[in-house]
Amino acid sequence: MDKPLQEIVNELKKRNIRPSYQRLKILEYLMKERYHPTVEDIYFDLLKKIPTLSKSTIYNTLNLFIEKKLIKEVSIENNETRYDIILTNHGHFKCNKCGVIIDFKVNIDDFIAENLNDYKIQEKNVTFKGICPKCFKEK
Amino acid sequence: MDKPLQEIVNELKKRNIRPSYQRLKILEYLMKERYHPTVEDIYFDLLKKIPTLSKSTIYNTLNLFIEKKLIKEVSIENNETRYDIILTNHGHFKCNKCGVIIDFKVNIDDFIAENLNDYKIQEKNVTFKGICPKCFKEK
DNA sequence: GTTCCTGCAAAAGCTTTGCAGAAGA
DNA sequence: TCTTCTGCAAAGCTTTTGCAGGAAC
Repeated sequence: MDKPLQEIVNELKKRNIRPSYQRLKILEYLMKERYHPTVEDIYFDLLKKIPTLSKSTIYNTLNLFIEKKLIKEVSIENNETRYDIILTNHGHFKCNKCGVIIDFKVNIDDFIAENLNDYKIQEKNVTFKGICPKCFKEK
Repeated sequence: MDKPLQEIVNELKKRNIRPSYQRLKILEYLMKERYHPTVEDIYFDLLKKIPTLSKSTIYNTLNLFIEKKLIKEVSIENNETRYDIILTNHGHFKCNKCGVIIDFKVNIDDFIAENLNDYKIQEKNVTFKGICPKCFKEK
């Protein structure tokens, strides 16, 4: 289910983001590769297609996308910022052994916080950690 | 409900951690001040009592505590690592305006992840973000 | 022509590491 | 005495920022 490029262009224009080649490719990457990549990941993968690409462009672009609510930072581990396009009702599972991060479906709105009555909740994050089936077998 | 120092000493000894003054004070701080402090927070607060304290001691000590499962890192925002003593069935709420982080009760085990049947789950984290009542009024 | 974007290099934070002296067993 | 711990300084990473040239409008 690859999105045609035109659709990504529109996604950017809709938010008043000039659809430069770099921005297009970065957003396309985040939409296609749903593994919550780090800046490092995005950089080395896109470098194959855009040899002049720099990391600051990626940082700038990702921060722009965050500001425009196209993507969000995923806080799973502190030393490596990961990024994800915005979806609802899913949590993240990270394997403590191989490091893979996958999405899982979860009905986040079912979650009732007992003492947050007067708090205005804007965002709910759920992260599980453990061992994935592949690593479990290998053990 | 302050823990007497002796209890903290025992907590350390139980895990084969030599109860140095610095370690005692750091653990005591984490147990008393339940606001999920950063290293910076801990450093400047304890500096009043231990003028020779260095940040590397805090980093070393916190990493030791993590290894010995006394505390854990809290991944709420990527650029600031926060620490918390290990408790069950609570989530974290962070106010996007004033930055305060509070605990809330939540029955994490009620959470059913639909497609994680073969995954061995070791840790569940729940983080909400939004506006706290105080900031909401001021707005 | 003017505005915006990219990419380099430098700067700024945060965290880890190496090591010598101090403290504790 | 021997091991472990602390604290300084340096190193290592990640992320941000300043800026000049280039691209897009």
